[in-house]
Amino acid sequence: MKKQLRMTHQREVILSELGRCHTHPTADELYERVKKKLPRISLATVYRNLEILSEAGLIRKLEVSGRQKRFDWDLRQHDHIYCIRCHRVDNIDLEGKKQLDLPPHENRGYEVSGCRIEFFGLCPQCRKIQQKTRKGEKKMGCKTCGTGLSDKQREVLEALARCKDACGSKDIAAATSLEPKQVSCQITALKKKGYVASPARCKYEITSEGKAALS
Amino acid sequence: MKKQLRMTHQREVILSELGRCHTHPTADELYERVKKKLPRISLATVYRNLEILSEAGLIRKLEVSGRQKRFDWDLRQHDHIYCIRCHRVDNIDLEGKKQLDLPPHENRGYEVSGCRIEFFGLCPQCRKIQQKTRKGEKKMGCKTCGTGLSDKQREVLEALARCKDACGSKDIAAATSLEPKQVSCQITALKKKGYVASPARCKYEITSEGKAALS
DNA sequence: ATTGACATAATAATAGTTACCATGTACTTT
DNA sequence: AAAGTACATGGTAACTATTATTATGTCAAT
Repeated sequence: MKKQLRMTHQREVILSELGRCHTHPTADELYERVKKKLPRISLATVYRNLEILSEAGLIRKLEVSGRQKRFDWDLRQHDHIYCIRCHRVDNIDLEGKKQLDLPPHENRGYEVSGCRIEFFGLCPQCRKIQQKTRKGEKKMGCKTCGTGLSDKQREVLEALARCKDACGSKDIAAATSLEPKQVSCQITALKKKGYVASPARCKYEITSEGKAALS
Repeated sequence: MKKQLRMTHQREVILSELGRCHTHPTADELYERVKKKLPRISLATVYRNLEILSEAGLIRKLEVSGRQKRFDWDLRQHDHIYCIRCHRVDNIDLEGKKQLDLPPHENRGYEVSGCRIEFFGLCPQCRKIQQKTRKGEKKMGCKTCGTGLSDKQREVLEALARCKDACGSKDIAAATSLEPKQVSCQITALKKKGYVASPARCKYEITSEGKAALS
């Protein structure tokens, strides 16, 4: 049962592209880069090979916080710092402090095989952006959540755009095919997206962001 | 814009169940527990409330390595150790050593907001299991990967079960509607699952696990 | 009594990842 | 060299974990 690792062309390209990256790329970031050299490569091949290569010890799979796995070409012991906003990952070197052992009476019965130290904060780019935009929309995971509009949301927003002054949900319900209860539900969602503001209780108006979203 | 947090019955139950857990449960583990008290609760409600409660500072969201997010009722500063096999998470207390600051010249321009220290290894239960089963099937993420059988896999396995002695892929191809190439492909998958063994080169037979899987 | 803010259940949709399988390529035995 | 198999790939379907959508429900404040 000898496992043998064939160094295929795809693997060579994946490895060399990872070596050229200094950014701890995710599988699909790497896929985008590799595709320029091998346009017919499959995303599954990239995933499969990153897994196999890290299993074989040729590269390192990073277990950093965040949704996606990241991969590192540098096999030397080092720790990481990641950005809580854009999830970028950088290397850090803790010099002498890196030895951090768990006293035996504290190991809870575990057979300890390692320790990971991970700093987090705002990366230089995101610090600048944060200073500009005060609110700093934290979520950017979902496609429709950020910018998109559902059909009903669009209908309500268009009705609001036609109004000159702030109006109540009943007025909007009359201007659309929707019932007042539905309107109020949509307005809640639109407020969360920042497309609708409430200058007074029970009065709503479209914001400039909302107008932009309609176009 | 006053945010107010209503303490609904669902929230109370979620909180109290989390408090009763000493295992840093995932959202769906908690969902299973809460469902016993509130059978009509929705999984989405659990997710939403865990998010809201951690945002409000009533509980802590753990960014431990692994696929799922976990939640902790204990708000005091402490670190964690997790099992690389079953992904269970336990608390550890590093006593005096916990202060770990990043020297300013090493922060890569980041505005550092925190640090996470994480040990990993084999938990007591998994140490025992590991000793028994030498191979120790590492993967158990996917449903079909672990136990299930695709239609073609089942067909090949059933044909193998009918054979008294070990036979080659051509024999199996003849006994099924599949071509030899397809059979060899399925056998590879079945071997990986441990349902098929190869007593001699090019000869295959069903294992006891394989027979169990057919029932 | 209305009105709307906040919640919920049920479900659809999403992102990231992995399984499946037909087909292709490279080793190993004879 | 031929035959047979192990390993690899591309395309896609399926899966897991999570979040969005929306009709409906509940509660507090006018």
